[in-house]
Parts: sequence; C-alpha cells; structure tokens
Amino acid sequence: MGDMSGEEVRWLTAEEQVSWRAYLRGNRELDIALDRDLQAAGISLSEYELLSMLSEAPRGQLRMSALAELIVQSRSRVTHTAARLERRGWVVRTPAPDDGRGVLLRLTDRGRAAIETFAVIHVGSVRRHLVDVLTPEQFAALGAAMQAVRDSYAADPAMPDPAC
Amino acid sequence: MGDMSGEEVRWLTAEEQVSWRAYLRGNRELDIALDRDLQAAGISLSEYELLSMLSEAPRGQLRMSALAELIVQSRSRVTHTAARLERRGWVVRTPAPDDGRGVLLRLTDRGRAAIETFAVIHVGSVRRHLVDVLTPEQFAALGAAMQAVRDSYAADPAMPDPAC
DNA sequence: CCGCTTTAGTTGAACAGTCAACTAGCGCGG
DNA sequence: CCGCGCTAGTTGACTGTTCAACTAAAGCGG
Repeated sequence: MGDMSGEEVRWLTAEEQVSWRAYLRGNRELDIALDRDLQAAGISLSEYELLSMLSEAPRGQLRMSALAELIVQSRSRVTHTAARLERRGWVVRTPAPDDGRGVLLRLTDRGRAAIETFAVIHVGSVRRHLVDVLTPEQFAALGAAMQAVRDSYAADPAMPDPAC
Repeated sequence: MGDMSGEEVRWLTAEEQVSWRAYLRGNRELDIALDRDLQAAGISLSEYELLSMLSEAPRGQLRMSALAELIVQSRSRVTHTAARLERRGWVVRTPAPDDGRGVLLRLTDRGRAAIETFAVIHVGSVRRHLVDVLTPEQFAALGAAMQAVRDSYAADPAMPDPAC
C-alpha cells in the first residue's frame, strides 16, 4: 500500500494545509447546521437521506443493500435506521419477490407525506448554508471536485490488496 | 418553520442536485476512507484531530474550550474524547493557572511520539484519497468553497433569530 | 442434488456521541 | 463584599453507530 518502505513523506504544502483544514472544518460545520435544521423538525439527516432515496425509487421501494450503497452506509446501519423508521410508520419491510434472502423497504403513504414536509425544510437549509453562500461557479466546482473523489473511491472499492 | 409564511420553495435545479449529491456522498466516502486508514493504525479521525491541534499549540497544550472550537466539536464530546486519550497516556489534564474553572490539556511525550506516527499515515491517506485525485486548481477551489461555508457559519453562530 | 462459498440481511453487545443537568469559579452591579 | 448570572467543564443517561457473529438463501462445481 502507498509508500511501502523508506519512502519520503510528502507533507502538505502550506496552501494545501489551508485548503484541507477548510474542507475538514467547513464540512463539519455544514453537517452540524444541516442536521440541526432537520432535527428541529424531528428527523436526522441520515434518516432523511434514506427516505429520500426511497421516495425517488420506482415504486417507492428499494432493496436494503441498494439503499446502503446509495446513501453510503453500512448494511447494519441501514437495518437499524430502517427499524427506527418502521417504528414510526414511515416504511415497511417486505420480502423481495425474486430473491428469498432479500428485503424490500417501501415508503408508506404516511412516510411520503412526512418526507414532503421534511424536504421543504431541508432544501431551505441546503440553500441557506451551502448553495446561497457560494457563487454558482464555486458550487459547481465543489460538486465537480467531490465527484472526482467519488470516482476514485469507486475505482478502489475497499483499498488495494496488501499484496500490491 | 423554514419558509415563514407563504413563500415558494426554491427547489434545487437539476445541476444543483447533481453537485449537492456529489458533495454529500463523496464527503461520506472520503470520511470513511480517511477514518479507515487511521483506525487501522489504532486511532479515530476525531481523536487524531484533537492530538494534532495540541501538537501545533504553543506548549503542546490548549484549553478544552479552545480545542472544542478548533476541531468543531461540542465541549462534552471533547471531554469524552480527552478522557479516552488520557487513558491511553497521550494527554494529561492540568488546571489552568489563570482561570480556576479552566482545564489545560497537554500532549505527553508518548502522545507526541504517537501522533508523529499517525501523521505520516494520515498525510498519505489525505493525499491518496483527496489531494492526488484532484488537480491543484480543483483542490484550491474546494478549499475556497468550504472556506466560504465556514465564513458564513461564523457570521451566523447559532441560527438567525426567529424574529428576522 | 450435495457440499462449499458467497451474498443478504439481522442481531446484540460494545462503543462513541448527544443532551440536559449539574458543579464550580469568574465577574459584574449595587 | 454579596448575590446573580455567565462561562468552563464534567457527568451520566440515552441514542445512534460499529463490529463480529449469526441465519438463511443463492450460486457454483462436481
């Protein structure tokens, strides 16, 4: 992996440090702000993301594993989160018709109503804390950069083999 | 809440959606990758950040509250994290000389040795997953955008008054 | 069609993070 | 110099996340 043996460490330059710190802290601040706004309405950001993916899916339903991949959460976490949302009556679990192991998570009518309310709050929050504080060019550049990160992550799913 | 009265909701445009999603997911993937690399070495990213701030501070020491603000974590969280690091022998708590309520957290020699090891791993991780997958321009733009987010957050510490 | 490995998902215990309540020292107004 | 509110930090209970172990079905090779 990386630099195996006696490689020199390539420290960040002063400018890189500045960008990196801005990313790290800004990121945290943004997460806090977005979560705070949704929490005030009674849902967490990660729960919202799950519901949101369901609401966009063909019949308001998705396989647990598909969901996990979409929102970048562990299977276990999705199981727990889904259980919480199920208790609230926003989703239901049904066995997948084609695969005996699979589970389809489906948005209920109440779930759909709920997420429509949350979406209004959330979009306002995203605008206020992110979109509207950047120029359109800045925002586009941010998106492009993060997409590049995603692409490289996808190319390297779970770290190269130690044997490399 | 959100839009006070009969305001229209300003949904994200298709392009904005794409950027926003890339940010949200990419961000999560990056956090996972960075944390995974540090965890393999035996420390979490947030613990690392705390030690890192201490290592850069004048006498390797900082007030709890200063630390909390620097790494954007709640006071409570810093207390818990510091307790964990103290158990590992990497930091010590001492009463602040000038303020009877205050606590100074100081890096021990073992703590400094530890963080030097972690730093090598971490910088490699940051390069591999972020810096090196972007052009210098992209990375600078990312930093600038997130700095703008920070600035707006700082201007608006805990949400505008409902009276606005 | 019988093992074997892989994939889907769940479970419960351990751990980290949040929240609200609390202690204690500071600092100000009178 | 006393009372009151504010700031610093801690605590413990609760909630959410992670991790490793588990069940069960699918797929694959012989």
